[in-house]
Amino acid sequence: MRPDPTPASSNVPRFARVVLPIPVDQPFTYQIPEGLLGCVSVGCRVAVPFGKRELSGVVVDLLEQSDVARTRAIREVADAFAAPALLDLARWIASYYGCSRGEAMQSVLPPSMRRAKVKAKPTGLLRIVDEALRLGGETSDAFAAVRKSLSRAKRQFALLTELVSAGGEAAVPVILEEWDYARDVIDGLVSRGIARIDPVTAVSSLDSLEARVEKLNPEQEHALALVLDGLGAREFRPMLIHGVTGSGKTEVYLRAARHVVEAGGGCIVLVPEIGLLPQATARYRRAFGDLVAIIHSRLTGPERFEIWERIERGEHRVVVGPRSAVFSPVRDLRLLVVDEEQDDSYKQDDKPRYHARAVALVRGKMEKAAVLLGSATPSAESMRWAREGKYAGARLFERVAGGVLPAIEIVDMREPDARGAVLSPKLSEHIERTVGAGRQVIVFLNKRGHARTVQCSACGWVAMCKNCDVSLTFHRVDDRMKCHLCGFSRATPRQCDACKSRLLRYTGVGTQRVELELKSMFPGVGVLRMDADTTSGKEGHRHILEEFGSGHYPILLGTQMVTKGHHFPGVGLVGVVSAEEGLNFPDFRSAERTFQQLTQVAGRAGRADGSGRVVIQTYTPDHAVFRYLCAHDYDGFMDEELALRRQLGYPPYARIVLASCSGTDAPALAAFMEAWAGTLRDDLAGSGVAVLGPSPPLVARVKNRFREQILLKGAISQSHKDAALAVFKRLTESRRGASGIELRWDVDPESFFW
DNA sequence: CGCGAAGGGCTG
DNA sequence: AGCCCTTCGCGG
Repeated sequence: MRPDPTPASSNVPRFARVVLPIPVDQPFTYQIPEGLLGCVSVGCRVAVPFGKRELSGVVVDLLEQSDVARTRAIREVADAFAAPALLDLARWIASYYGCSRGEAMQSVLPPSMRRAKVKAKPTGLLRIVDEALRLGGETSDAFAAVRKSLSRAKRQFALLTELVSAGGEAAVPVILEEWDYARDVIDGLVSRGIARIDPVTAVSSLDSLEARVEKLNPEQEHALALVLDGLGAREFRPMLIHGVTGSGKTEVYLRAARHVVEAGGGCIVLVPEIGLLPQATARYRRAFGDLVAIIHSRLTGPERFEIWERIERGEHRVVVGPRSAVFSPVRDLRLLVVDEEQDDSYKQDDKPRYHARAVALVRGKMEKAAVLLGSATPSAESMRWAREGKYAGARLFERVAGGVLPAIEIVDMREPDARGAVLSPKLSEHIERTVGAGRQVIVFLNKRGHARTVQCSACGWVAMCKNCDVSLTFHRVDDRMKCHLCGFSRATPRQCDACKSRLLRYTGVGTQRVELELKSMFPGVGVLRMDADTTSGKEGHRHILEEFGSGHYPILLGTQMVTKGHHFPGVGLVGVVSAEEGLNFPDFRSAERTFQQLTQVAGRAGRADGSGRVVIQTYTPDHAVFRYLCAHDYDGFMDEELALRRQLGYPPYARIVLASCSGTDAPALAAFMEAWAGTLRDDLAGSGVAVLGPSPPLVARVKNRFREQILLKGAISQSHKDAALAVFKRLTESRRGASGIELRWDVDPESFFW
């Protein structure tokens, strides 16, 4: 290299390497202009010219000399900054999940930080505690009386219920902004004398918080001791708490978090994505006041950014939120909690397809923090590591509130009296009895979507989408048939397209069908339906649950959504229509998922006196899942499941990567995939990695693009993945006709559905 | 020959 | 990714 002609005037860096939010995994070098000398450091958010446009990137390196011939100048430096720990995390995500560093940065940084120009404007929304709404009276009799007087004011009643479960008080701004109640609702409760508003000083240190210490049972004590021991070590400590629903895991998390905060550290608590987050996190607010930041989907970009900055400044020391909260810039991070760690909402569905549990573990390792995974039904992955001692483990079996596990009954739908029925005589009988006894019923339809389609009884013809290989779904609202994947729609046929027969019938047991069935079987009994249709409004989800909670409706009918959220003490029966919908899925996790899901719904019927009941209908009653489920034998199920996984070479005994490609030219796509798979098979021969496929996915064409998949399975290392991607790149560049092919690269896929 | 769609390459 | 420049494809 030629000697530098300019005198060694200074070692002030004059160039910065910047990663940009484009799929090119390479930093770009920019000059630091005079005016910004000394203002740019690693982690800085900068606005830079890129081609004709301006992008915002993150500085990952400073140079005294440019490493390229031509450089352009940085336009602007934002006051936003990504801590080194987060840069490392982004780098790990980029390499592990196979995307560019810039793309990984996009996920790591809060949305409004993605544009450099954003100068955070104080929204004023975040002075959280200044007025508190407190319950006036106290006894439950008063509650019951009030319940009557509020029978028509549903929002007020709902707020009252939440207030009670939040411990009798909540900050007014929290009620307005996090819980999303109108001011009128608060005023209503106040004017009725049910609650009052008191001034409160902001809580920004633990000293001003009374430690409302609930007594722990011995199991909780033991679990807490384990966590505290892990925290004391100040090194990476993964742990798993396996605790049945209602066993008081949250109390253990709270104690551990409090311990961390008292010691001056910070903590992240991840919770699954549910529409009810603010309610579920009320206890954290109570325990930590302003020291906790609660991140939820209703926050606007600027609000989120402001919270991010407060976290960075150390004003929030505990962060509670979904998946993306794992990237919070918490100071002196000592503990990461992943609650309900088996939940698949921790897996991001677009690029980069990261799993927040995996990221939490990696971050814990990088920052020497304890990582606490908690679940009522741990994933096979976590279970394996706990059993093999890689994770420390504790169990909570005793239910704090004294609830008893419900009796589970399997109904064989092949029996003559049940065959073809939506609701078997047995289930209807139980529904009748439960409703008659003044208790509530949850009817769960384990179905993905609720495909109601039109089929010809004469020839079997089904109305299909013209762009995708799926049947069209009937929509009652406008009497049209629509495609859920591309939006194509047509008028509902009155006669068969193929044979002109008029014998068309609606197929598919959707929630609507079950609703009709319930209504005709139990006339006059109110049925609340909860599915994608009825929860369309932004808060529809919550309103339905509130309605059910208020006791006006004896029956709640719904899909997956009824599984999560509130606990309803009035529920005496849970009915599961067609349990095998989930089991027949072409996914090695289908048994695990079904077990977890059914355990979760079953938990809704757990009652203190042991009279709770669960009735599950199935056409495959002999499936092992049901045997273990009835016996409440999670361990037995996991023994068998893990043995099977080991034998078949699936996670957690192997790694998998699902490479899905799409293209408009089916033969070209097929040829390309054959070529790619073939090359991989050659390259990976003897490496312990199997290459399966290519094969078409369940839906082989969407929006007129054809799809094919290749599955890598086995002892996949980083270099195997890099090599596979390199081959993809080489092949797409060299093969003509392969250019329009798009790749969806999914490392550790949680779903094979695409 | 013409123009519009589709493919390839590059951005610092 | 987004943008531009080149090539491709078929109407006439």
